[in-house]
Parts: sequence; structure tokens; C-alpha cells
Amino acid sequence: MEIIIKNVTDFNLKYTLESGQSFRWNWVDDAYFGVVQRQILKIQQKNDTLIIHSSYEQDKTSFLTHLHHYLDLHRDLANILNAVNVDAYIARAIDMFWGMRLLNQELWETIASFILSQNNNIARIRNIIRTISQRFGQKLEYEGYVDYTFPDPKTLADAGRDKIFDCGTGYRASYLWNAANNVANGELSLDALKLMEYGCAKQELMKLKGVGEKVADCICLFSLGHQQALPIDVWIKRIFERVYLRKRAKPQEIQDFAKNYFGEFVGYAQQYLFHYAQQQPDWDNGDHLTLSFKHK
DNA sequence: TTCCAGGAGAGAG
DNA sequence: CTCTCTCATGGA
Repeated sequence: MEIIIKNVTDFNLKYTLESGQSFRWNWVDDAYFGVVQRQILKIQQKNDTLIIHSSYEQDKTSFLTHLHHYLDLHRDLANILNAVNVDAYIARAIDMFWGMRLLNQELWETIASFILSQNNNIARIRNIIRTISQRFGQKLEYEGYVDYTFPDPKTLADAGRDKIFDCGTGYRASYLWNAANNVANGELSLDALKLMEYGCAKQELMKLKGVGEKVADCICLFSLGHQQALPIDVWIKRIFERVYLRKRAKPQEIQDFAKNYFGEFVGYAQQYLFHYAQQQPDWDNGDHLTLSFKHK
């Protein structure tokens, strides 16, 4: 089917799909291809119009509803960015990547992806996830583009640790296999997780081996829609130590400062800072905080 | 060759 | 509680 969404405000497809929160989108010729809801999606943006093609052919209304949710289009981004735009440093990040949104991705795939992300780089994470999907997922084809669903927990549990290791997952293989078993046997309920508050969901996720504070926060932010989650990876740690706190800081200190400084949408602030720092660190611009124009 | 990547677990102190 | 070491892998 084809879906045209017009008058999309404050949305940038490229920044949203290439900001390190999803590992599954591929740019081919003039469009992004990916897998959502076990269907291939082809998405293009022309100014304020989204052109979406999919192999999915049933129930257009519910598909459209899910698409809005997935792309985070139901939120008032301008309001959010205005709230976190409290100094000249993040102002540059916001200005440069205006329209970047936090996705609401499928939960199990997000759990698995960020278990695999630890002590790893984005390019290699993408390769590993592609390999796992190719070997254990279901093959899909649309307009000549071939991709694979991410395998469900039971499939990975049945495959075994060694087969997961063979996908290049390294020491994380046992973590992923363990998580797959926990979900498959009902010890961890994905449906229950979706209903929990942020703190409760994070705590529940951290019961999984291989899921610590940072990975749990990624899952909360990139799948469960908890905008107050602040994943602290090496980049975010560097930003807060060099730009904001100007000293070595433990994760909890950064959490406390950031929550107070940026407020309830700190997760969105984090995404802009992360993407900005990756492309143009600009660490030692010491005058940015004295130029602070909104923060009291 | 060594270092690094959207870290976390285990052990020592 | 905090600090340190280790865990596979591939690209720079």
C-alpha cells in the first residue's frame, strides 16, 4: 500500500533514522528501507510530506496509527525542544538537527539490539543484527529490496548460544540467549513492561544479564517512550564532563545534574547532544554556558 | 601493534 | 560502597 502523510511538522527523516537509536534502516537510491511490524517499509521525505510504501495490505487505519507512534509524530517536538534549549551549546545541536525524533521501536528487537551494543560500535552492531536477522528471521522482499524480520525470542532461544555466537556477537552471545529464554518462557513479560512506569521498567530490565543502567535506559527511551531516561555512554559522559560539569563525574552525578538542568525531556536533549558530539564535538568552546539565555 | 566502540559482571579492597 | 580487570570483534 501507499500512504502519504502531509503537513508533517518538525520532522527530519534522515536525522531520525541515522542517529544511532535504530540499527536497521538502509538508504537505497532515494529512500530508506527497513522492517517494521514484520513488513518492509520504504520511506521518503519531500519537505513536509512523507511518502510511505509497504508490502502490508490489511487495515490501513491501524497501520497508519502504528506508523505515527513509531515515528513519534504524535508529540509536539517544538515544545519539547524549546523546553530543553537552555544554553548555547545545545542550541547549536538543536539548530543543526532540528526535526530529529526519538523512535518508539519494537520492544524485543530493541532489548536484543542494545544488549549487543555494549562495548561495541554502531557499524558493527548493524552488521551483527543483520546477520542474526538473515540467519534466524523471516525473509521479506518488496520492490526488489530484501530484508529479514528480527527473530522472536523463542527462535533465538531454540537456536542456542553457539549459533548466536557464530553471528559475531562475541561474549554477548550468552547475554542475548539468556534474555531470549527469559522472554520466551514468560519470566519477563514484554506486555507487562510496556505498562510500567519508567523507574519500574528500568529496574525490571536490569534483572537481565548484560543489561545495566545504560542499556536499560536505551530500551526505555528508544522503545518504551520514557523521555526522562538518560542513557550515559562514553559520548554522553564526555559531553557532560567536558562541557557542563567541567570535571570527572560519576554516572549518578551526571543523572542528577542533567535531570535538574534539562528537565523532564532530558532524553530528547541527550539525543541531540549525542548526535552533535559524534559529528562535531566542539568540546572546548568555553563560552557556551556564559551565553546561556534561558536557564535561570 | 595498540586503541576504541551507544558497557556490564565479577572480584578485590 | 568504589576501583579494576576482563570479556570478542573488527576497523582505524
